[in-house]
Amino acid sequence: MASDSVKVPKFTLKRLPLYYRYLRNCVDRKLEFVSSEQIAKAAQVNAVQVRKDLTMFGAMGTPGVGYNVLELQSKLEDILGLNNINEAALVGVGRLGRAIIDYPGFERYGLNIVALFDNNPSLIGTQIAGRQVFSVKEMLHIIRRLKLKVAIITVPGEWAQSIANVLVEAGIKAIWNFAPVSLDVPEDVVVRNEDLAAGLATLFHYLAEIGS
Amino acid sequence: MASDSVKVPKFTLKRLPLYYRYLRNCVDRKLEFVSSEQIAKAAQVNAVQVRKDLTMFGAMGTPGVGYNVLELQSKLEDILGLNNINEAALVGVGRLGRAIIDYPGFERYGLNIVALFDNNPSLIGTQIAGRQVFSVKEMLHIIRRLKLKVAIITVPGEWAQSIANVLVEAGIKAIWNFAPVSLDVPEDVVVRNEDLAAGLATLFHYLAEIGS
DNA sequence: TAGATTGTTAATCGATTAACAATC
DNA sequence: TAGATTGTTAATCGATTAACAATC
Repeated sequence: MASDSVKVPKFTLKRLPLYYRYLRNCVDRKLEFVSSEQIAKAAQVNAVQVRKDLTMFGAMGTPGVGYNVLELQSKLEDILGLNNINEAALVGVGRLGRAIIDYPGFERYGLNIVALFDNNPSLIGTQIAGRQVFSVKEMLHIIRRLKLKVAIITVPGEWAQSIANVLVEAGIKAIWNFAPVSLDVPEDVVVRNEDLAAGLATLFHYLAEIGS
Repeated sequence: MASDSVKVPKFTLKRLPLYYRYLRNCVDRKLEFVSSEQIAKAAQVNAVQVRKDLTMFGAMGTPGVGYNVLELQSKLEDILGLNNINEAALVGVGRLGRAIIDYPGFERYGLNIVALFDNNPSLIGTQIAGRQVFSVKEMLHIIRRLKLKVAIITVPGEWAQSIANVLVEAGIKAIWNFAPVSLDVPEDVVVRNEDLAAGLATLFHYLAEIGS
């Protein structure tokens, strides 16, 4: 662990991207200062919580004025690690995979998808968004050679674990998993499960509550 | 509020879909009973927490044996409102919109997308996955006529709020928002923000931590 | 100075974990 | 009965909120 790394609480970390999103908005509107109250409104949280979250990693506001927009934006980018370009592999060039490849928001976050993999013979060797699709069989080799640390899994659930195993073997340290299964990986690998259907379930639950 | 509705704590509700996912797995494997320990492992939480979450809405396990898989699955479906078919409108038939239209997991969750909207003249009137694409101008009218309560927003961020306004006016009560902006809606409308880029940010943060 | 807004301490609230009795 | 596992109470932990002094 780096000696000066700040331990950001789990829940703070989940809110920071919401603050960052609003900060970008402020930058676009060329605002110089922003108050915790304004950030709170945009992120739908309490203003005290915003201040507390921000002081957590030493962001400095000015009493009576607020926070310097550019300074705060840059600080958030540091904390969230957005200044580093992260080269990533994407496995599973189906509909969702393609949507992600083309999604315009990701490059802002420093995500650069440099290698595509699939096991469909009719896709292998073709180009998608200017990137060649390789066979999954070459995955271990190519990821190692490119020294990639980040991978995105957009394959059907039943293949996800075996893909993850190969990714880990190839040296991948962060997996963004869109397959609706829990992945079993070593402790030094982080997995973020983006379970879309799970989100749907909670939405419907609330809907049922309202309807009653 | 329904008199017999159980107030499920916020964090319990977020875990239930993970349990449900594993339960489906158990059903597929034709298991009759499952222990809180097994569920906990799959969902990466504590076994006591699983039991506590389950007792919260009266799920009954058998000491020394575990929970009946089919019974528990059915109970979770009730709580999560998955037994109701929810007809939904989808606005924005871009790449992400199409990925969602075709995503195979959603119909399991009772999501039935019955109306597509876009403002691209070259798309309007065409068919996508057997469904006709209508103009956004007709949205208010069509959603009202179909009495839809659920809508999915997959338009660029700058359009999302104005689309949401129309949806609310048309009687939509639950919005699944994939645009990277916070939506401002009345209290009786629930919004679930599926901010993909935000998820990315937290992943990268952990990655930076590990790398240090 | 008066008004606005931050930063921090203390109080509250809710979620998680530990311990263990109850039960199949 | 012995082993396994649930359900629940009490203890701990951490997050949120309230209050207010400090500062521009």
